[in-house]
Amino acid sequence: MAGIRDVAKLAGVSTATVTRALRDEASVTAATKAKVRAAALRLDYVPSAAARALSRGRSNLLGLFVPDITNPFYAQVAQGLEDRAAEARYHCVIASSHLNPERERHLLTSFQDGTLAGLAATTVGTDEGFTTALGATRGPLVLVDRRPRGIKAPLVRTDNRKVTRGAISQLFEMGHTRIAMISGPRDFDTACQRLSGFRLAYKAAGTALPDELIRHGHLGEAGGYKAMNELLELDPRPTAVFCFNNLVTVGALKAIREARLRIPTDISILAFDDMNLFPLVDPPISAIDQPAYEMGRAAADLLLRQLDGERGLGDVVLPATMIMRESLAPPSTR
Amino acid sequence: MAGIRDVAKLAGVSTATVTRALRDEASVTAATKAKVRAAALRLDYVPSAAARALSRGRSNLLGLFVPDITNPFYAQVAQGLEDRAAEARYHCVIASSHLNPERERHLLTSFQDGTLAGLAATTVGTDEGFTTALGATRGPLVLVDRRPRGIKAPLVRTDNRKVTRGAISQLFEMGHTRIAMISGPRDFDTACQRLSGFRLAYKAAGTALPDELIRHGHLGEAGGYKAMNELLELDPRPTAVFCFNNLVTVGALKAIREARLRIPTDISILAFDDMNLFPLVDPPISAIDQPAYEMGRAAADLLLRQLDGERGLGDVVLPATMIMRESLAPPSTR
DNA sequence: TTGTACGCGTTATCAA
DNA sequence: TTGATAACGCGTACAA
Repeated sequence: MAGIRDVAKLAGVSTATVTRALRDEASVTAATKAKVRAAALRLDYVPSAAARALSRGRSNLLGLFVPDITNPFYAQVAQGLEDRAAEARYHCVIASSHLNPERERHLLTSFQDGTLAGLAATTVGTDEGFTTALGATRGPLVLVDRRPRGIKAPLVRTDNRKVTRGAISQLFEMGHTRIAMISGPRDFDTACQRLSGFRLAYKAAGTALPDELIRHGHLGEAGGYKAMNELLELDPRPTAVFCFNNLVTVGALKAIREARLRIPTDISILAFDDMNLFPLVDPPISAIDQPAYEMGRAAADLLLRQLDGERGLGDVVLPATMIMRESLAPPSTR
Repeated sequence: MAGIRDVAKLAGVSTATVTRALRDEASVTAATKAKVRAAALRLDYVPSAAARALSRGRSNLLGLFVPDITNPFYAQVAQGLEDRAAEARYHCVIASSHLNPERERHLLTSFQDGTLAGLAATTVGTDEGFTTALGATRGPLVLVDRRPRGIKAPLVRTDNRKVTRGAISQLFEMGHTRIAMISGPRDFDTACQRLSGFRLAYKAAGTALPDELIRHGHLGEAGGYKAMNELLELDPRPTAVFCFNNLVTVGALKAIREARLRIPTDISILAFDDMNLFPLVDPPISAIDQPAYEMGRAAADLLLRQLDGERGLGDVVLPATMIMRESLAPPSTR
């Protein structure tokens, strides 16, 4: 493995000049650059990432913490982050915690060693030890989707409350009066916001909202499945259900199928987060679509700008949109 | 930021002892270790990743190259890789090329700088410049899913040919005689193997296979959509279609829906790679399921073993399984 | 068991 | 415009 000294020797210049030439700095003669480049090419020279990181005090790696890279929403965020990062010659380290707060904190502390120049995170942990660790991050931090209590950093999100309120209002307009929600953990601000929008729609419709129609704390397919089964026990059954996120929806759909109920005849379904197969499900599932890819790009952008020295960056709020499909219909009049 | 010198000073030992104590080496007194740990804790000291990588000549980062992290198959591979890597205190850098060979090669060369200790790759590029770049990788290399021509490295795969042959034979047993295949690029060995299994089943059934029933070179949703539309033009129409992978299947399904045909009444569908929503599609889609997560783990394992000095590792072949759902039925007799 | 001192390969500073 | 050289912070022979 050729080093910078070898190149310098072969090109007949100093190591400092090699660095400058290869970075195409203006202070180097075209002739010198040519010599250096030729030498580097001949020796297959590539500057060492470790040495550069050590010397500059910063790596060219951006971290992305997600609860589950297997969830298409986060995969799209990852792709967006990566694309934007690549434009600035940064690469991405992705850490997926399987919704496991323990694992998440462990991962977080293992990155306090300067491996990452910056971190974009969607976290599930909420205990204090965790937020401390998150706050102790070296380098800039950006939050994606939700902000854990007490963490101060720019957040990329959608307007959960507003879009939810609008969507649920549409259900009321269709004639539904008993709309349930499978919500996430109470300490997720996204869950709070979506729930808040949900309540606002109820209020606007002048309808009382019985507690039993809100199921808190559900996450993932398993959570959606369980919560939907509980809802189906209710008497009278809700005529429509709003699911906190995509995987929760999948679980809920499986429960409905097992109960041999028909959508939307027996029950209407609205998902938060779209999936590429939702149009093909029986029946096609209506969803509130978040611009996941763009959220990832925005997060990377925020990180890069901080790395460039910008301060005081604010939150980025992107629009979510309602996609109407056949899983929503007026309640059957029995 | 506290450095090793600060810790050494505070603990009243040398920097060498700090290193040894924090790595819990046997040659250090318990008392000394305690002192050092206390000092490190008090100063919030964390050894620098860059310095360690430089000094040891190797980072603790494993790379994963995939065509598209948004594809759940690769996301699961990534999760498996990451989980196994974490057990050995390695982290993962994920690079997704959007099926763009240009981008892929660019990414590859940008990692020749020792950022990665090892690389696991599923690639789409096939030109020579690319394979050269892949071969020039620093550190161990492992291939996932498919092997590009001329690359010598352990491969983690499933037995594409055998499982495909078995699955297609089942279709013949159901009574199908006109089974089409939407295949991938001819220079993907996975495409070749699945195609080979497909042909074997035809042979075993004693049925001639007209060229028109095989559509080469399709990838992604767009590819599946296009190919399916071509197949639907055929007269007579195939009574069953085997799709090269999950996303191709999604595209194909959308084409069928647009054509207002019914599955399996008008046409049967078999996918390669399962998806979590396939059971909920109208109708539930039969699929050949690859153990993506396990493939990722196996790849990481192969990488780690090479990093430990093991040589001459062979390919890993994992079992794929047929999942029968309602998209497969005997052809309607008209 | 612990300390000293050098090397790892760049980048940045300062002088020429 | 270019060169000499001092960091950067850790790992590790080698010495004690």
